[in-house]
Amino acid sequence: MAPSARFTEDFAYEVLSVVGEIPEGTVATYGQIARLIGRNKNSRLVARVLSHASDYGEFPCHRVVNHAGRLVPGWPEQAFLLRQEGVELKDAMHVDLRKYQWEC
DNA sequence: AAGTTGACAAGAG
DNA sequence: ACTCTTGCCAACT
Repeated sequence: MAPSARFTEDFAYEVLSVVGEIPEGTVATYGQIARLIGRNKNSRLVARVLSHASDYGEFPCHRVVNHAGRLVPGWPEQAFLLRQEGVELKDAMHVDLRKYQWEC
């Protein structure tokens, strides 16, 4: 049980549920996830859930990037993980969304 | 209580 | 592609 339910367990559960559906070799954007769960204005909250995802369990949070395809600032390891799954990187900090963005 | 910060998005220049 | 501004919402100070 959460020490003090961050935003509402529902929101966190919805986000993590979607993240868990992202197939290997693909990535999703915060805005995309936010829309899938019906909260397209809450894209920032999606990011916050992922940053605390470890508190809820283990999820492929490395498959989530921002709208520009840029990887998480402050987490260089993410590029390595994506590369292992077959995601081609444009730079050390960007993925090729036009090829690897997850479609629902 | 109020202002700032942040793994963001979208529009404008 | 980049920076600046606006909107959004919870956590932090």
